[in-house]
Amino acid sequence: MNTPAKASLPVIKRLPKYYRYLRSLQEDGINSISSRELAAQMGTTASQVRQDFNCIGDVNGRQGIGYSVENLLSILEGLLFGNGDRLPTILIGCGRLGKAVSRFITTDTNGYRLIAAFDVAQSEVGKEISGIQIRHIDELESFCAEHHPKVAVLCVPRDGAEQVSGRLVDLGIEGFWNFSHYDLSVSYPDVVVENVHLGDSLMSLGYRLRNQD
Amino acid sequence: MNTPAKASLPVIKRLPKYYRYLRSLQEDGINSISSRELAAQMGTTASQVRQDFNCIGDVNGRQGIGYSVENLLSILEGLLFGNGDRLPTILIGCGRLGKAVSRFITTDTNGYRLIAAFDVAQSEVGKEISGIQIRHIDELESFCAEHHPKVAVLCVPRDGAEQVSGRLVDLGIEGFWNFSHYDLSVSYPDVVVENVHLGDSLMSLGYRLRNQD
DNA sequence: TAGATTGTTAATCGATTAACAATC
DNA sequence: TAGATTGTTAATCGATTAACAATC
Repeated sequence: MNTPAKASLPVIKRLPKYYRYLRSLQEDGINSISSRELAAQMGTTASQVRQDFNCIGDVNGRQGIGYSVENLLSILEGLLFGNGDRLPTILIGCGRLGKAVSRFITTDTNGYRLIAAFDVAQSEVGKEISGIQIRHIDELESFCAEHHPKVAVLCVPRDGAEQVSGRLVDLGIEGFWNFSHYDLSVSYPDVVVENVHLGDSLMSLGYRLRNQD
Repeated sequence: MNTPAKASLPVIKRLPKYYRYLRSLQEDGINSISSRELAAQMGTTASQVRQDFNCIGDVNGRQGIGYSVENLLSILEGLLFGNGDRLPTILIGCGRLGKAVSRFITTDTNGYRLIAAFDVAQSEVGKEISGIQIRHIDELESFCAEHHPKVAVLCVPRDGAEQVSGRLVDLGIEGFWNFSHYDLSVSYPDVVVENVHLGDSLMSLGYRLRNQD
């Protein structure tokens, strides 16, 4: 309660999971939960739950009772989504993948606001995607100079992704969600929050299956 | 060389990256590489490279010289792909995503062999996907009883994924690659090799961006 | 009061990094 | 021989788990 203990990356990565689970408790009308119960449901330990909660703020746990679901949710919402100020986000690449992801950003995720979408194909320019007009990629610099987006979601072929991400860093973009073929990464200057290479994962799985205990 | 030291999951997850990088060295005609150089190129430390190599077998490093690229590659290939016996794999769900992934399994990844594909839609049954005839999902049990696949790749909606994965465990499937909407996971009984929830990752990224140093 | 559960400190565990003798 | 680099042991670092007094 008095040691704010900045949250480490492993802790941060668990927060959305707490958030989703607590939301489901709230829907079921449950007001209070102990670290032991929460841990059992989420497949972790009560110790870890309490340590995690120590990092995120004033959780107001009550000995003998547990934690207030509502209080936890409001703390997690503040951390994960900020207080109303959604992160201005642009989409690069409006093909099949781009269309699917744009819908995802605007519906299933809070905390982000799609403010523009870009594509190389002139034939796509002017069309709508999730309520946004597609612009030509050449407008990227002028648009960013004016609107200062914070996050870019890349849905372009791998080669294109490398070229464009350099430009985006120069333009002051801080966060990246990169879908290039079967390489997924979420990053932030110098910190890779998540990184999955589909081929690599399949190779690792193969290794495990062949070399079982 | 004399301590085989079973590879831990973090080590296993790095092996495909070594493999891919060593392949590119081989293409450039480079025969030998030191742990220091390899580490620099891959963004890790020479210590870690040497520790990792200690776990994977007889790497035959030569003091003063470095490691043989060819030797490392043959060791890694043996571990990651087995010795010719590709893992028999089935695909569940032959929609857009299933089609894309089936092509990926058969072309970009070694070590797997697609032996069947299943779908719920009668209209899809009999069509071809990456050279395999689509079967109806009702044939799953009889097919598995006869052919004993080891890996299942799920490309179905999330609800369907939960139902079918129970059936698959009962049928003796050991490895899973699960694409259900924006939830990706690669798992193996009791071990999650990789697990990414798109929404969760975006939330974590938002946290980092809002709470920078 | 008695039972349950928190907050927090200490112990454990495992992975990464450093160090260095051996040796090509 | 001299410089470079391995193999391996020891040190460090960080995250997870255990323990327990405080207290609802």
